[in-house]
Amino acid sequence: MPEGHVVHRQAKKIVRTFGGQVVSASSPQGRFDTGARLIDGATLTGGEAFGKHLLVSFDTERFLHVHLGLYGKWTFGKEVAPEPKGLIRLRLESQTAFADLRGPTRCEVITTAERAALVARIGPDPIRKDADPERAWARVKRSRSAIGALLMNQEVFAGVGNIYRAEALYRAGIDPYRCGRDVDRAEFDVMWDDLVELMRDGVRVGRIDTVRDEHSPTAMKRGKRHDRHGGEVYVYRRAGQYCYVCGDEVACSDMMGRNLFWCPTCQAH
DNA sequence: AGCTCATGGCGAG
DNA sequence: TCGCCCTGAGCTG
Repeated sequence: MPEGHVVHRQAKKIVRTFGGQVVSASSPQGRFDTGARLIDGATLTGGEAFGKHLLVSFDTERFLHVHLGLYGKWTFGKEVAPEPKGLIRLRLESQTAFADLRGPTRCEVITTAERAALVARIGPDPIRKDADPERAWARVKRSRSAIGALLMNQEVFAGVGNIYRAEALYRAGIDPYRCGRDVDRAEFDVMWDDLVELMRDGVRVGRIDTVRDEHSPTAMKRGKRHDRHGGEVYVYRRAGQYCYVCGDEVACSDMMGRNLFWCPTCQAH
């Protein structure tokens, strides 16, 4: 259940594990037999993430496209792969390692042209060096949608999920319900730069930490305690608890079917 | 053991 | 905007 930073880590891990090697691909579950056959026996040449989309390349003109969705999961192992347990959509194997993919929302083999179309559709990803924030700004500045919704739109901000959405808005002091067109350029820049910093930090440490030391109740303690999602955050999943900065209660509401967490005092407008 | 919810996205309507 | 996809963790009992 990852946001973009996890997918970037997985892309690196796939390259580290299988890069330059011939891989066997199979679908123990059977649901991806046709796709697995298309890449079986090819040499894996690269892998990268565009937001939450993983694209793996081979020495053929085929690419593996994986989107984990809410349930998807990769499991890596160094030994010979064990007998499959449960539903494994895709298993990649080299002489010395294997990777199992379960429950992805999307797993397909695509052509160069299809890959280009996909990449063109995905918005700028703050983690990527080649991301163009102007594309996001162009959408935000003319949109009547709430900025909280725009941040979750992968055509606008790729890789941002429910945690980075909540935390970036909190750190910028912006009300999630404010219209995109009412966000000014300076505010957008602050938020974009913050996403770049937070998400790249997430790639580095494999966890989402957004609380500045001066606000952190645990920063002074040795052996930091982390929240259930694995890091320390201002508002995500903290509904009803006290805001670390103003002391008021963190709020939760439904925005387009997803839980939205924010502090009505720190993010009053 | 069973229930609910979750760091997503898609397609129907 | 809703239901579905289809998995696991964290609860409850």
